[in-house]
Amino acid sequence: MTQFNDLNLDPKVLKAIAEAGYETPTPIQAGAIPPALEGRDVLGIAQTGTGKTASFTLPMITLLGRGRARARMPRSLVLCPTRELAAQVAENFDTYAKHTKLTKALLIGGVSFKEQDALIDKGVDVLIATPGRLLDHFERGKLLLTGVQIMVVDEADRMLDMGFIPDIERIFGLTPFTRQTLFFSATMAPEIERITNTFLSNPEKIEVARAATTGENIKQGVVMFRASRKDREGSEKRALLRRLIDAEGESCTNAIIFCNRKMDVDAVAKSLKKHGYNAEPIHGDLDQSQRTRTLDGFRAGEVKILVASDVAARGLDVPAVSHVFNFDVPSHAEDYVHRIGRTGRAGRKGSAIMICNPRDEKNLEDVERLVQNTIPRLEDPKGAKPAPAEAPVAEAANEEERPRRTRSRTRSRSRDEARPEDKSAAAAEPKAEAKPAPKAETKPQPKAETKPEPKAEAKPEAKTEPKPEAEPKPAAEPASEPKRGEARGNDRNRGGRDRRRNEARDEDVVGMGEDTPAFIAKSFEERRAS
DNA sequence: AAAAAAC
Repeated sequence: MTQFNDLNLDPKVLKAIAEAGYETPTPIQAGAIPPALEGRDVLGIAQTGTGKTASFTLPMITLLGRGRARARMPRSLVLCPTRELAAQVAENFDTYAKHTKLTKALLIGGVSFKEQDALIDKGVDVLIATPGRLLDHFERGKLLLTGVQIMVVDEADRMLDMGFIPDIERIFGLTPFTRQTLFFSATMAPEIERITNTFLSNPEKIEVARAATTGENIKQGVVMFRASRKDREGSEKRALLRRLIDAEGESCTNAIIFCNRKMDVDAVAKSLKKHGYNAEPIHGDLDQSQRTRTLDGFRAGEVKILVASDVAARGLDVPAVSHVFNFDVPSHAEDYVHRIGRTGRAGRKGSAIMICNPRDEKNLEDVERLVQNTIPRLEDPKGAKPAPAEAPVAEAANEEERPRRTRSRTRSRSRDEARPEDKSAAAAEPKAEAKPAPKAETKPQPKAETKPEPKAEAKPEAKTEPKPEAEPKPAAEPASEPKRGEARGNDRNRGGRDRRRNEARDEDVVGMGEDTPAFIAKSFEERRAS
């Protein structure tokens, strides 16, 4: 079997690999490193968890070993879809380039330009970036990409999902024609195929088996859930989630909970914390500093439960997660594979438990069709119906259905002291859930009752019924325009000119047609008078 | 329908 030592890597790189404890390359590494070292273009079709990152960092470090960076002209460029992923690639470089003198800069949004600019000015060998921030630097004239000898596109299919492909094409155009390109994607969508045909020249194609095609080492299950009432859906679902977590007991050492919406990420994280679980949220609306802090904490084991949007579904390397909970069925079936691929890595055992409400059943079908398996149905661990006595009023006050964004963003430092350390604190918490529900069952039911159901047959896809066109809607602009002056009381707009406009508007109110409420047509003064 | 990424 091929060993790293058999590959033609720089001895300094080999030393770092050995120190990191690796001997044998993964299939993608064994396949991609030799052609990359020969200077060939590489098209790698592989998912995360396959050792993809090192398959380009190791040859890059070797190839860049000679030569030195010039100011503002990086010699290589790695593009990643998310900030976390870029940061992870940067860490990988740190690990394997530690015996070399190579320099790098990480260009991602959410942090100040200043340090990034300073590094670029000095000259870097490796630039690792998200597309938006990279182009931002370029447009400010701080960066020349004409010196790029090696360009890497990581997670190209995700770039496609996120609408980055035009940016990627533009960046390709800014780099020299003679560059070497290493291109990675988990799938080969037609659009990806087009890009590779355009920008890669005679690439060596390496395809490795999907890493976590819902591997056998991942125990999967889904709980069908229906809220007792629409307005209790959120809180009942969160209560079910807690029962599911509790039922896993000690075996759940750490977990990622995926939600489809950022709002739910906030709500779930907040609710779990309130009930004494060690949980933190991560999604794209949070400060970069908090995202980084949370992820570091989770990696270090200080945070046990990461509540995440799909920002964390792909690519993020979080070693040894015992459990993945899907609070929602992902609406893109392939995201299910990515999400549960966060557990059961490197042959370890993992559990993936999902909640499915009636609205999500269609998505569940899609997921089961994709993984070509029926996901075992699980019982609600307590089997109990949601307590009917739970008053919605108290609920609203306690649970806060709507997360207050400003609060969660500017979280104070003192939260660390305030946070209960573990769940045992929850037991002692006085009003954890003031349900008068009969607490008959003390033992969690054994879960994983598997009812293999007949596989859902592929249905003819999505009939697209043309929507009956509604009444032609007049543009909203003109209606809001005159309102602005009076509603905001903008000083500049006061005076004769504005008054004339108000008078004119009495006749021709544009924008709401027949349905204009009478008061809209009145002047501000008239409204106050009435 | 939503998430991610640029100020």
